[in-house]
Amino acid sequence: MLNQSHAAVSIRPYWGQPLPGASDQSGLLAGHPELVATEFSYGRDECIFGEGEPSEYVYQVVSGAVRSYRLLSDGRRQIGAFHLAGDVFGLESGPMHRLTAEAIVATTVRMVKRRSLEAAAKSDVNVACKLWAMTAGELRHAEDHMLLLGRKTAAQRVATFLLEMDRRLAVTGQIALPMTRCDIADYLGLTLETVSRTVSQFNDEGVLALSGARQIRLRDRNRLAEMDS
Amino acid sequence: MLNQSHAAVSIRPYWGQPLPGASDQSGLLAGHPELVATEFSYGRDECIFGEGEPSEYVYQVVSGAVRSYRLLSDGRRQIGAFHLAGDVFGLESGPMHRLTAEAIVATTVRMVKRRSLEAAAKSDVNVACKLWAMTAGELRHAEDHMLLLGRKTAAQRVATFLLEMDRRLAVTGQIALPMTRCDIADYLGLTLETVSRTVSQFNDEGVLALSGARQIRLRDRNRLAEMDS
DNA sequence: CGCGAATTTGATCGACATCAAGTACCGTGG
DNA sequence: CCACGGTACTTGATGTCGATCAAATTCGCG
Repeated sequence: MLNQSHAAVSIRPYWGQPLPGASDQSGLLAGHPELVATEFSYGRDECIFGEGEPSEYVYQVVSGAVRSYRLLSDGRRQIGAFHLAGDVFGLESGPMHRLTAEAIVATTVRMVKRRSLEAAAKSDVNVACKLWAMTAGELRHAEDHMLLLGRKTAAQRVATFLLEMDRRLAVTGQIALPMTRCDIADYLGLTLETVSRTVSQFNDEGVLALSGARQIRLRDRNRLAEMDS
Repeated sequence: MLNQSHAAVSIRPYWGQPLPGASDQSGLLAGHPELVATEFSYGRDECIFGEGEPSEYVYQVVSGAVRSYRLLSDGRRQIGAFHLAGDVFGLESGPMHRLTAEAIVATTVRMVKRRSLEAAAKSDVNVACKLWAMTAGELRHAEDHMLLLGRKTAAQRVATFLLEMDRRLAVTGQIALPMTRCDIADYLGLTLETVSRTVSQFNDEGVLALSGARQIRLRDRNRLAEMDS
């Protein structure tokens, strides 16, 4: 797994500014000099870790984007989450990764040994609480997403997705999506055609404005928010 | 919320035997005399806590069954989990409950103050780890369930459900379901008619045997498991 | 035993999937 | 800088699985 592109090493905490919607997941590693963080880069579609592999490291996206997913035997895929700049992923309480993580675009991550994080948690209750809070945050997202996957219509799913991405990665009111329509579909439990049609329809209705398939400007967030609920 | 049926108080840990599939969630409260547990009973369809309410207590099912769900504005419901004897539920890292919990049948729970659990976690790293592990267990379930809701067919969903219930509450090879077809449907992201038809079909095929709608004996677990994957 | 709720079963519908082109976009190399 | 090729995206036509509508029938409980 580690025979990837150029690796750089850093022993100082990451103080880059996460994107607007990133949960405050920096700072976890501050004040613990025994936590050595390594930077590492992956190319587009490269695997960061696979389902069932031992969870040796915890990761934070420095730049780029990552998808975490599970597969059925016939290849159907469910993406559970997208991880964007600032997000921590790959944190497990158990011994294994239960989803596969892949770089969506060229991506740099920081990684720390899971064992050293656990050691820090043993000596510092605040670290232990932070680990719990991060897992709880993932659970909250999963609960929201179960409602979407089980009960929302296609239009509601796309609306929810657009609002999520707007919150998490919009700059100057513009969303620059790193992922394909297929990734979005596998996140929303739809087909790529349905995603495409729905985005086109929103474009026609003036709810959003496209400048290229991956550059989206939301023009009526209220409308999206009320469709959603 | 607390003006419910007869309440009994116990200050000793619960040592009842959880049902076969219950994760070992007893024992959390052992060895911490400051953790006072109260027993409380709810009638069928009674609300235990609601979405958005402050999370003051953590609960463990002593007997009965509980559903946790979220609603859309038009009444569509997604049940995120069923909680059976031995299961802990209502544990939050944040200040609010994010799902509503209701008794499915007459149910007795033990409850401890969330604040006292947090205090115990601050003084005992093992308790903190256990809290984290419980939230991580819920996350694991949610990840499995996202795959089901996003990508599995109706037959696969029902097969997964039957295997889950077999693991969690089968005694002498027989599953005694506490929940209605409607609850099952809202858990699986289907309609109650589709659940009913699929169970009937499995019955016709000899994969299972019904003795009353809620009494199910699995006759071919391998078949169910391979449909599922 | 009888009532109301839960379940089953049937007929039909519709939202989204699937199949199938056509078009736009982007990176690469000439 | 532009031509080219491949991938991503869009759009259209049709199909299908599960939803919806509508009765029976059964079950559980007082």
